Amino acid sequence: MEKNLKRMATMHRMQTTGLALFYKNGFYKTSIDDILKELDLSKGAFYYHFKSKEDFFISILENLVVRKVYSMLIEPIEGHDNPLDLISKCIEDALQTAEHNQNDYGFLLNNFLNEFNGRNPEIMKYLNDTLKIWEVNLVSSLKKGKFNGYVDRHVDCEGVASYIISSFLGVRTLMVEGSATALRYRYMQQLRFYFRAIAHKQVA
Amino acid sequence: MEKNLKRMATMHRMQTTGLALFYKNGFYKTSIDDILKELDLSKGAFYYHFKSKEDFFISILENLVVRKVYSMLIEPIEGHDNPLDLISKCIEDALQTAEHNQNDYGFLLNNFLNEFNGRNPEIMKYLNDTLKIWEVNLVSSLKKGKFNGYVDRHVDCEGVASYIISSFLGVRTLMVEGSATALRYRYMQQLRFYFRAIAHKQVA
DNA sequence: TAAAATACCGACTACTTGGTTTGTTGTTTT
DNA sequence: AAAACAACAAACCAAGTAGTCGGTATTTTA
Repeated sequence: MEKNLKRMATMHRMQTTGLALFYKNGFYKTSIDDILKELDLSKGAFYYHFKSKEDFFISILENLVVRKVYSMLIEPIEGHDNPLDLISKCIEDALQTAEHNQNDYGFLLNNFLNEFNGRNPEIMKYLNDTLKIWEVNLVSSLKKGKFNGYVDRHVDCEGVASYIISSFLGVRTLMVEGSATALRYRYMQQLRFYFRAIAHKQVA
Repeated sequence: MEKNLKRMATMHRMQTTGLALFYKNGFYKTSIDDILKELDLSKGAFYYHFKSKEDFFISILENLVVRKVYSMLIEPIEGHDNPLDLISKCIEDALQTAEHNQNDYGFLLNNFLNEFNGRNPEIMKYLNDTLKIWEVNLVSSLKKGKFNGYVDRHVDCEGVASYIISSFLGVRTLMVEGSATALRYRYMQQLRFYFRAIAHKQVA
């Protein structure tokens, strides 16, 4: 088993710097040599561990991206509190992280979703699956919120989930340009406003 | 002046098929030869009219994309009616067009915004300017709506505009994958719900 | 300790791409 | 009629790029 440790360590090194460069420059604009130069490794090492550039990228999705999405977007909304509060808090955290840390995984999804759209069905499948996981968890969280009296009975949970995801992906696209902080502030204000509208109406 | 006609015709031919291919396969994954093959033209013709691939793309942005954004997203919301109705109608039309016509320009913006982000400042400037034009028009439309009693006095027009743009860009990213029609339906429902919340409150 | 598997090196191939250059043809201009 | 020019054609170049392959050092195993 010890021999596998070295293998895993090298593969992991390749994956993390690979992801960083793919995120920064795009998949097609990042050559394998670029990654290897950063790691002081050779072509031989790369093709010993991965069978192709595409295979390499999929392994990154499976190992790094999916897990990050879980820890940043899914786990924080689990619990029995008001889901609308949990979700808005979670999204605000994600946006705030994105502001300070360029190598942010929420936007990564958005980035790659656009890059591979209609060009690489295999990779698109993984990206869509990851999005779907987020969506499913949002929906179930909202439904639980309905049951617990936090969310109005009449709202369409699937619709709300899609709307949340849409606006999040969109605002992440916008945030990279300029005034990320101001944008986040305005975005969160509108999101919370929207959430108040779908919250359970208290009889005055 | 007649000789200029031929020049313009050829350039326009190059630009339209260039845009179609850039949209379909991405800027970096589309070679100039790809475009020329489709047009039965040669490298010489291309570099006679344009000084580089980047210059070519910018000319496409200036001539085709910006105008399309105007006609699809800006002109439809001009007028003295309820801006919330105009905007939701306009966005629904844009999404519906996108469903049937793959080569849609609303998403194009989103697509390119992602592809050039942090990689090509010159092109990013043009894309951001185009977005800004849309935003400015949305804001002024909303403010007029406030003045005319369609929009609640307390809403932050800049915030609403950003939120609209965000959700639109996001939903266009999502729509390319699968069930575009269902997604559009759910999205429009939530957008209209959100709009009702920011509309002028009638005293019952 | 010899054999065998693991992990890696780096030169090489086959191919693509943006861009250059030189040449050709038809049309204006002088 | 000659020079000039617009609008292309096509061969060419240098710089990449994904992937291959024979070889090698280092562990593991028998």
